[in-house]
Amino acid sequence: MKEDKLQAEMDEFLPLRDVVFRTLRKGILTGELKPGERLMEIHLANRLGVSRTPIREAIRKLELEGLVTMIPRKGAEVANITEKNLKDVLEVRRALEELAIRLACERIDQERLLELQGKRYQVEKAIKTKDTGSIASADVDFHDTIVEASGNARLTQLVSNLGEQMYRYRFEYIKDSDRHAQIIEEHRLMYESIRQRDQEKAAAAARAHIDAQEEAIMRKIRREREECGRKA
Amino acid sequence: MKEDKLQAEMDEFLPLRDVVFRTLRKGILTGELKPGERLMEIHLANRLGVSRTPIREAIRKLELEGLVTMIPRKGAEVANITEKNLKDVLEVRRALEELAIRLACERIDQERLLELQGKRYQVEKAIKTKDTGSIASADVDFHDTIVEASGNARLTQLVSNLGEQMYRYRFEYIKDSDRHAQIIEEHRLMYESIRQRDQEKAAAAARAHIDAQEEAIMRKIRREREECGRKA
DNA sequence: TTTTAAAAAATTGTATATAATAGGAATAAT
DNA sequence: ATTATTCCTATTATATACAATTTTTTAAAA
Repeated sequence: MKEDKLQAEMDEFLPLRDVVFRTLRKGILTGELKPGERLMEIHLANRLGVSRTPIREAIRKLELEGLVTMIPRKGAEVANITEKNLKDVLEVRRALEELAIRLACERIDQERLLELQGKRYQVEKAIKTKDTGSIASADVDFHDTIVEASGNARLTQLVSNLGEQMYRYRFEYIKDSDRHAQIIEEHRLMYESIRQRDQEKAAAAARAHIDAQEEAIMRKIRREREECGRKA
Repeated sequence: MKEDKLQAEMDEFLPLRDVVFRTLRKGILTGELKPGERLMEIHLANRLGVSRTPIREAIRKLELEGLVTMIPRKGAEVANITEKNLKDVLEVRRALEELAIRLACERIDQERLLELQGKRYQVEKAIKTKDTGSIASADVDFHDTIVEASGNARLTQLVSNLGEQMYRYRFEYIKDSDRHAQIIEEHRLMYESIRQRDQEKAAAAARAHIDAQEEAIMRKIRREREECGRKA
């Protein structure tokens, strides 16, 4: 086995189970742990230098998040991400982001509106650098701000969870720089709609944003599958 | 302590952790385990006749579901259900049920449409018996059928989870028989809209249904709070 | 060579043991 | 009487031990 990127970042004050949980989740989302791969307790315990107990507790959480699949008396394996699965997630996410932006229109206060404008500039700045990583994280920041402005904690949690399911594909709609201008325009539209408290316009903008993402991700998946097909 | 309704229903082929998980969840949702109550591992282990390990693993899942709150180095306690919290859940549920019924309009096939009609009659039959329990479960069945007709597994899972959060209040909008005619009419409207594949009409019907539920639940909560206030 | 059976190994499921820590009671000092 | 300190207890956090089950290997028979 190659060298161990799966490294537990110890946080003095976090229970081991949570450290393990985060480590494994990160591993799954980044693709370090591949779909279908078995998660064997003793191996993971040795790799991370802990006992089986925290590993098991972490797996229980991943199970509920849908990131791992339990096979009775066989153990956990990294859940397969199918195209259908991603489409389902995106379908739900579209509805929830739409809800979030509608609520934000109703509930956002002046302070947060200013914050949102700030995030918008951050995105534009990041786009100027052409660094995919910073663009992606600035974009996520912008969206998180909107969702939080909804004032609905449950919604925030769900959207963030659904977002994670697609972590691996987060670069896809950012990669080709043709789309950069489009992203800026989409953000402007969302921001302006919220500022004017125009729910319909805002919802449409949010939908368009997800549609663009979906298209990029689906293109990527089809490309991946063709590569697979060629091998097989 | 009074007698133990919290009884683990053993299923030969289910791991203990899942049995415990279901048992505890049921306990929380039915109010057997009260908000704020501490979940102490040894006690629960003794009560359910298992060791601490399955208890802990079950608690990890409840934690992620938001049904229990972890206090570091102190343990788990049953999460408090606030009015805000319920409103948040209902807000999300409204959006997701609307999405589900829209998708059902697009995707339902003849067979499932027939099934849905069957469920509708079941509800009407249950209403004739005036038994709140059977009405509630027939109603849930009807809605589940719609959600499943969306063909979106993730959506189905989320809606069912959100539904559980409000298990304790599931009778509220069924209790007063004035509303029974209204329920029948709402169901008719949903069914007909789906059959005609009229998304807008269907979505409106679904929203109305949740609105009615929300109103009933909020009335109940306010009543509960007043009782509390009187005591204090 | 293929199939079957038995044994061995690997792995999960469950229970218990040990360590660490927080909360509270008892005691001493002010 | 009040406060501070120490010790004890209850409880969680982690590790290990044991049991049950599945998978793999090996070897024998067809």
